[in-house]
Amino acid sequence: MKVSREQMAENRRRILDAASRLFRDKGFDAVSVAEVMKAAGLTHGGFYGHFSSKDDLIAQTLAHVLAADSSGGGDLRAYADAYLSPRHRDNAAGGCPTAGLVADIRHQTPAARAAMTEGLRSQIDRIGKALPELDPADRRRAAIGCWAAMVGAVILARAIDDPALSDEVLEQTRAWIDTGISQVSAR
Amino acid sequence: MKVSREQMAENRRRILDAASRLFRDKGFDAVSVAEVMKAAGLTHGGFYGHFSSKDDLIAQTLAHVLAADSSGGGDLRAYADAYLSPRHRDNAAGGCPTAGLVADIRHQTPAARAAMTEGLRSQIDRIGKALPELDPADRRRAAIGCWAAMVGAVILARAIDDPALSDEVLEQTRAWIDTGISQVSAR
DNA sequence: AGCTAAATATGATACCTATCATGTAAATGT
DNA sequence: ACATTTACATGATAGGTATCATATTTAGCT
Repeated sequence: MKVSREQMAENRRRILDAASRLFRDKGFDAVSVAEVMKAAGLTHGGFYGHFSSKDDLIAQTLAHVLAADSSGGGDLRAYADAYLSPRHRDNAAGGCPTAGLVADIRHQTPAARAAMTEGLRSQIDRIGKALPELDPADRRRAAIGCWAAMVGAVILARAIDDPALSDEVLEQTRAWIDTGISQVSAR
Repeated sequence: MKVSREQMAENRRRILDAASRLFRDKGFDAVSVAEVMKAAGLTHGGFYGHFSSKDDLIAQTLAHVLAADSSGGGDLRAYADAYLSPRHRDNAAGGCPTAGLVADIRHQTPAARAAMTEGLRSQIDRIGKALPELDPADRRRAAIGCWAAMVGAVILARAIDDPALSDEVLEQTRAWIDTGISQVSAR
């Protein structure tokens, strides 16, 4: 059953969106091609009409989701608050693709690594732009340091099974970033 | 072929050590039971004499390697320098088990999560002890913030394919941590 | 309207891997 | 020294999944 050109484009988008959520939720390996297709409302057979392999899907999903993710634009404090919230920790499927997928990228194809590299570059820039009060060198250092701490904290908080400690990791990281930024800018 | 009791204990240690390196290097899913046994100098058949399942191996390997990893005891600056070095980034198989494995823990069994929780708790304590100049509240905040940034930076640095950006992530995170600690302690 | 090409569905195929079954030889206790 | 237990080796088994082959339906063009 052939479908219209726009229908096909929408199907492709749905596949990418479904893959994006599933990968963030369960990891690349734990998600099968058939599962992605089913979540997109299709069957597994049509998959290779859209992508040349599962690795290709992974790379394209990353490019898709990292390009779409333009968070972190405005107020860094507000962004960090949301990022380091229990709500975000508990919502991996809909949350930051970097926090959900970076660690796995190491084992993926060069195309996937390239997409993540681009994503990281623009995220650092975005966070830097949210720190206009700093001079350029401080700004870049703060952007990278904050981002590393934010991603690290969410990954740690998601890994452990003690809710109190998990909350504390988020909360203290938020405070630590806060003092770091304030003190550099007040210098 | 039965082996002596001590030989068996050593075999078990070898399995855990081999598993630890392989898991850090390639991730839990990408390493087969047979591969671990082979790396330990055995064949796959004996595996279930030591462990009840692959999940059991994962949990026990985590407990083993996180208990053994007593790094971060002395000087925090020196520790951060080594941790955030290209050498450590490029040596996942022999490097920090947290950096190599945390992100995957989310998809593992409760036993594995429990082991990681314990590991995180003691690591925070160890880093805290390396900051005696701070009062308790600052100390805990700094320990958690630093650790999140260190783990996050190594994970990010390992994910991307641009060596210059990767080096910069490590370097800037190091500097960011450094200024953070200095400024809190000089307060 | 009719033809053709293309998008998806259904149905293999082949491989990998966790786990189990059985054999074997050596260690341990008597 | 012997019997027994047991750690490990060799050799299935079974289930999952990426990928391919073929069929079907219909969009898009003439």
